[in-house]
Amino acid sequence: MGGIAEVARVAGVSKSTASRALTGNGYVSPATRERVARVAEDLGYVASSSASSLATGRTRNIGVVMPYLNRWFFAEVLEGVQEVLLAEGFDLTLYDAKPGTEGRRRVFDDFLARKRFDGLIAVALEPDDHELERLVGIGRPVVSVVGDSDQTSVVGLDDVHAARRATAHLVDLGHERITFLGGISDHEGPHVDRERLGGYASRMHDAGLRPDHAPSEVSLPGGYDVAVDLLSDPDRRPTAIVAACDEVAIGAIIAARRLGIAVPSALSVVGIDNHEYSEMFG
Amino acid sequence: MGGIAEVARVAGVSKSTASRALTGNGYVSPATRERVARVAEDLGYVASSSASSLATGRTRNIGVVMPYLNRWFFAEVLEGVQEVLLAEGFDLTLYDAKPGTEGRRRVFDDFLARKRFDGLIAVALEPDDHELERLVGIGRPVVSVVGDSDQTSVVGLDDVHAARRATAHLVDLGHERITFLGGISDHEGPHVDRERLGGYASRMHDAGLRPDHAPSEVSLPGGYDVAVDLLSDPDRRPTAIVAACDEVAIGAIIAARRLGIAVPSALSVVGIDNHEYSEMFG
DNA sequence: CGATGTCTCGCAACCGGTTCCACTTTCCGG
DNA sequence: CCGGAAAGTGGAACCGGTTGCGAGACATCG
Repeated sequence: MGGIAEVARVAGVSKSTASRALTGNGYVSPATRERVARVAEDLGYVASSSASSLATGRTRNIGVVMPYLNRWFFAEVLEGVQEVLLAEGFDLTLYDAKPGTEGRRRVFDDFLARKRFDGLIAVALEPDDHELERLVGIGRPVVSVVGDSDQTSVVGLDDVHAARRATAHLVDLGHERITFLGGISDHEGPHVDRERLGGYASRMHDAGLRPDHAPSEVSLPGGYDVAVDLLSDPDRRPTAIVAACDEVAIGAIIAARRLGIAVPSALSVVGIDNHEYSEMFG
Repeated sequence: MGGIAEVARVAGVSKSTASRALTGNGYVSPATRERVARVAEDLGYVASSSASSLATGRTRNIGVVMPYLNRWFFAEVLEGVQEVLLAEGFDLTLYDAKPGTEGRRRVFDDFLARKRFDGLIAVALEPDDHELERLVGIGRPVVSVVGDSDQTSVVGLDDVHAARRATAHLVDLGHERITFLGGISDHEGPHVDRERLGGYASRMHDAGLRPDHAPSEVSLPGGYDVAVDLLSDPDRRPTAIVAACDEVAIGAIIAARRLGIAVPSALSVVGIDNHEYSEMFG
């Protein structure tokens, strides 16, 4: 018998008071609170999370569902989420839902239904109708990161930050000639492109590298056309490209392949969103 | 009131019978079991895991602690573990414990103490004394993957498999000239090196690529010496290297840097173990 | 035919917290 | 000095399952 009951007994109070003292809910005199805290500390008491969850309905745990773990973008998001949750004292339960696998079906049909979390983060999940229905049916808040849905909250990326991270990734890999592909150079153009370009430029600056911007229409053909020019020019050809978005990235990859440049062994391309097609590594 | 009690009521049995019918523990007549199962299905009943954990002391959840998420090796292990646990119906809670961070301290001192898992997998964690004490003090089985300890169970890698994966990673990245570095060529030499070489060779074969083995002493200087020769030979120089172990990988990386070859933009190196120094991406 | 054993199932006591409610004491404005 | 609000505490119900124990049904066996 080593639960809160024992703490209460040793501290000479009732279970209810001990609970209030430790959780901070309700009225407890400072003196009592202090005493209970000390006893708990001495006894090495840690509340049973099952019991606590059962009573309160809250788990202090967040579920994260993502289709890949081993791609740059996802690992990056996972780290970020983990960091925030850790600071808030939340656990993070990971659900791997690779498209088209039996495992994915089980994640949606069995695992998520257990509701072992207070909320769910879906990263670039692109759920089909049935999956979306499941997601919503859980009755817990769902946040989509990269993706769109009118049934769940959607958070965008911090574009400046994301572009900095993408650039930093390439810098860490040892690249020195890194070109930003996409967006328009002057000060009009969509907000997001400017943000991303800015993040790229600032990180390049931090690394002491010379930024290079190859403007292009923000589309697959746009990325393709500009990438052909860029890669054909021996003086300018970079070893890595940060693309304004994945369409552009894919255009660049196709261009590189056409030119006989191996991606990513000879050229690394990273897109800032995520798309099934884009090369996330290297 | 939508718990097991309602299932029991609708099925016309007691809570205990309903529980036994659904969990498969104890005696229940096939007819009853069937009926309860149908009712549960109809009602969309899913057992509360908090309640169940509280009563049984088991969580059907496994904790995974690792120092990095965004390196090839770790992402790979995480995927593998996830896959197995998924098949067994276990959840996976992830704890990120980057060396030297405040977060790591909290993971050990606060998070793990909650025991929200039936067991713990520590991947290449290299815990200090205090951390090890915590780990053991939890009173749950701890398994170390890559690492050594006489206080926890240790599982080695499946070397053939690991080498195949490492090779596959490079193949997926688009590399075609991939050399295996380290180990001895003939049929003696340590078992692990032969296994890894074999895994590499088989995966190269699957990809229709020509394997190339550069034997070397399994050590940092050994890797360095052979890498210098390998990379200096224009006819033989690969775009990627699979190293028999991390010491060899590091030797190769140093050699490449000395020769002015950028790692990993011009040469990818992956080691099969993990070491803080080795390049895991690209 | 009675005894012993195997099923089948309900009752009630847990698991370990949280919280509603009732009660007492203290504090404060009028 | 009195009434009501606020502070502090304990008792007991509750969250939703699981399981030991006991009772009854039925079959087996000597």
